[in-house]
Order: sequence, then structure tokens, then C-alpha cells
Amino acid sequence: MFSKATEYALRAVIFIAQKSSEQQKLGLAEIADAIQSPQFFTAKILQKLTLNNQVISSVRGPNGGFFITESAKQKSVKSIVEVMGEGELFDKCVLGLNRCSEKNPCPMHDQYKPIRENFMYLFDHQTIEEMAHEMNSGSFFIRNDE
Amino acid sequence: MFSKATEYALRAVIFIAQKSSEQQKLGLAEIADAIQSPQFFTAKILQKLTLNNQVISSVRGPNGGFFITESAKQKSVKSIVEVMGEGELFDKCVLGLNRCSEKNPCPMHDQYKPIRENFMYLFDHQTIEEMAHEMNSGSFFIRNDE
DNA sequence: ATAATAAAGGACAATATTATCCTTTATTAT
DNA sequence: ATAATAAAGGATAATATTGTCCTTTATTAT
Repeated sequence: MFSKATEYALRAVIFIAQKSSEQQKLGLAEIADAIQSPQFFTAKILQKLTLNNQVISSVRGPNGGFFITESAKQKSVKSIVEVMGEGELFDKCVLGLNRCSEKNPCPMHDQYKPIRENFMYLFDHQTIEEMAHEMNSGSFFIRNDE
Repeated sequence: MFSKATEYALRAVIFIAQKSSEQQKLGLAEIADAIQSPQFFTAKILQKLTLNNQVISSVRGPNGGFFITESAKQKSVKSIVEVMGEGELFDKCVLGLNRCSEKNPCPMHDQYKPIRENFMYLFDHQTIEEMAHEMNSGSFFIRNDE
């Protein structure tokens, strides 16, 4: 489905949204450890998410780290996927046909359409904050040890 | 979503199911041209699909080529994905967590579940023959030129 | 101002995926 | 039997993805 990079991105942002604030920033090591992802690869991903404060924010130096603003928490989970460059997935043809469309459908189009739409709807309407809240309820997890 | 290899596999099998029979086999060049896929890469994919006649069948030599039996046409589209080694996609956690489950859910689990189930259901119940039939109706396509 | 800290960014390595080519094997027609 | 044909299979190349390391830059505390 998503690339590993995007999976890490989603998990990292959810974790950051759950644990951080502008007062309480999180370091790379802490994040990578929490979501069980390769540290330096995760650094690249966080950089991407930080660019122009699109999703998360960062501060360098002592007491620096990553955090997310209240307004960014209102963004959709889909926006994370988009920043990671995989937004086309939400409207891509399941057989990989460039020109597949309503007027020019592939043989799976009509039946796949509602599924893709529900998929897109979920990611578009689910906010980062909602995810973090679910985490706080305690019945959800985000680590990945075997 | 799917790898390119699996996309080519799906398109190739649908094409073979539409055009071939045990009497009317299709050559590699013809198939690759029809679905607009790289010929030699497609050869590898067809080999995989032919192994143990799991999905398609083949005969070497003059008048040889690829075809699909009537009974294989009754197989699901999902079985193509499975032979291509991407069957886990249908029950994989959307955040990439190994241990995500009903009892131990990730924060997207509950909401993603019905989508994944519909996705799986579609691929599991749609047969190869049905896809080929849609193609024969003339309102669907499978090429990929820009 | 200086030293320490932590992210940013560039360079590179390892691995996986996609793609191509060449030789071998099976099959068919002659 | 022999030659021609077409898939099978092995080897290799190109590219993309994943992962690591090292230097630079910004920030903070002293």
C-alpha cells in the first residue's frame, strides 16, 4: 500500500501529535525509538514533513526537537501522505492505467471506485489530532517490535 | 498500491482471458504490446503465472504461446495478486505494524477495517472470466499509451 | 563570546524492484 | 531426423527505495 517512508511518516506524526507540544519537543532518537523505525532514515522523513512547517515543526539546538502546532493537528492524515509524495494513490487506477477514468474505465474501475472513494474519504477527514486522541485512550498502539 | 509487476500481471491475465483459448494461444510480443508493458519483464511475470498452471498455461514451440483454461478463468482476481506474492496487502496494517490486530489495534485500524474488507472481498469474488467479459462488452480498455 | 546540542543537508551504501539480453529446452512442422 | 519457433531460465544492468554516516547550521545555556 504505502511505502515504508510513508508508513514511518504516519506513525511519527501520530506519535508527535500525541506526546509533543511547543513546550515539550521530541528528539529524533526518541521518536525513532517510539515507532521502531531506523533513526537516520526517519530523520530524512521528518525533514520532509518539517519543510515549510507543512505538517510538523522543528527547532534546532539544546531543548530543540520536533513538535506540532495546534492548527497543524487539524490537518488530515491524507496531508501527511501527500507531503510524502504518495497522494496519487488515492485516485490511481488499480490496474495502473494512466488514462483510466469514468468515461474510459478499466475493467475493475466501476467496482473499485467506491472502495477508493471510501479510502480517500477516510484519510481526508481523519485529522491528525483524532489519531493522537485515540492513542491517548490507551487501547491503541504504534510501536512495531515483533 | 500494487507493484508494477502485479499491475502488468493483472492486465496480462485479463487480456489472455479475453483473447485466448487452448486453440488460440497468444505470444509474448502480442501480449506485451496489447497491455503496453516491457516485453522481457512481462516474460518473467508470465513465467511466474504459468508455474504449475496456477493461473495461466503455456506451450513452447511453433504455434505455442500463453492461454488460460476454462477452469482457471473461474479463479479470482485475488489469486493473481497472490501468485505475484502480494497477497498480504489484503490484510496488512495500513500503518505497517506487524502486530496490529483486532485485539491490538493501531489508531487507524477500526476505521480502515471495512475498507480493507471491501477491497479484499472485491478481489476475492471477482473472477478472471468476469473481467474478460467486461472487456468484451467493448466499453472497457486495458492498454496504457499516454 | 563560547561550547554544547540537535536538526538540516549532502554524500554514500545496501537492497529491492524493474528491465534487458542471451542461452537452453520443449514443441511443432517439414 | 532436422530446422524453426516460442517459452523457460540464468545472468546482468538500470533505477528506485531504504538506510547510514558525516559535516554544517541554527539555537540555547553558560
